Amino acid sequence: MLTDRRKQLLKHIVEEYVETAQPVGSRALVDKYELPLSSATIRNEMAALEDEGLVAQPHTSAGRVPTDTGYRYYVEALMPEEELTEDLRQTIRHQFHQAARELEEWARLAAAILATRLRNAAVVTTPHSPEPRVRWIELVGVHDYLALLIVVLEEARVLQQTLTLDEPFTQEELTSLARRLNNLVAGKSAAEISEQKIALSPAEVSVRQATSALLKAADELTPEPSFMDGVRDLLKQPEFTEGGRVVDLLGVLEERSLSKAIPVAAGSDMG
DNA sequence: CGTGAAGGGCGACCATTTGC
DNA sequence: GCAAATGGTCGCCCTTCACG
Repeated sequence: MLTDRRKQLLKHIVEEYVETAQPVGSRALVDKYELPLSSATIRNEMAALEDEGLVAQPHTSAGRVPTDTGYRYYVEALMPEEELTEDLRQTIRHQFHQAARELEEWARLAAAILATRLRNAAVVTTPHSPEPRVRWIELVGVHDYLALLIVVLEEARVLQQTLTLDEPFTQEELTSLARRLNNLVAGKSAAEISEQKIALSPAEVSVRQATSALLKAADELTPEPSFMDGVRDLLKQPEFTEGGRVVDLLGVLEERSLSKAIPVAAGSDMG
């Protein structure tokens, strides 16, 4: 638990660093915010915040910069929250209602809404587990010897693949087979499924192998989808234009160290 | 009410780093 | 190499609180 004074100090450090992209010194804080404390006291408090892992010091005589943990604390506990009006809530609900019921479409829409509200660039990623796990599987008969395997992951992604079967199956038999396998693979990763040593029918073995292969492919090949919007708003800021034309964005970012200073609020949790 | 311990804050001094 | 900026540490002072 941070004292109120340390919370206030962390808030000043984060806001100052986001604004200037320079380490924040104790005297600078006292002067700018007219704190009723000496710089020595501020240094002691900064040292306490450093012990908590909320700020860090690039080198011995430098000021402090917020750590990832510090940014997270700021966002969750210190950043002033803007209350959305009921009209705006209604509009956002309507926009999501209109969107296709696909996760990536929702993420794209979330990026667009965030960028519009913040008048800045916004990045949204879909949930991504470091090790995909099965939530459940389904089998849909396409033809006597052909079935569609649908694998739903715990991270809300859906994978599918057609399977050629050695013998004909009715839909009832496929549903029953999927139900039995769900007891074995639900909550499991590809490695855990492969390690299972349980007597299975040839068709069950085939489906289990296909499920495991799909999981591995999803883990290795599919990059984490991310969606960005609002870059145009970022480029409108005076720092990024020169004589009416857009200057080299990366150059400006590097020059001002903004790539390190800007805390990116990423995530698809729309509450 | 007086006294002593503990904690917090401050100023001064020194060490370190950076930029010119 | 030097000046400026910054943090760390030390000793002093003040306030608070417990105790006799």
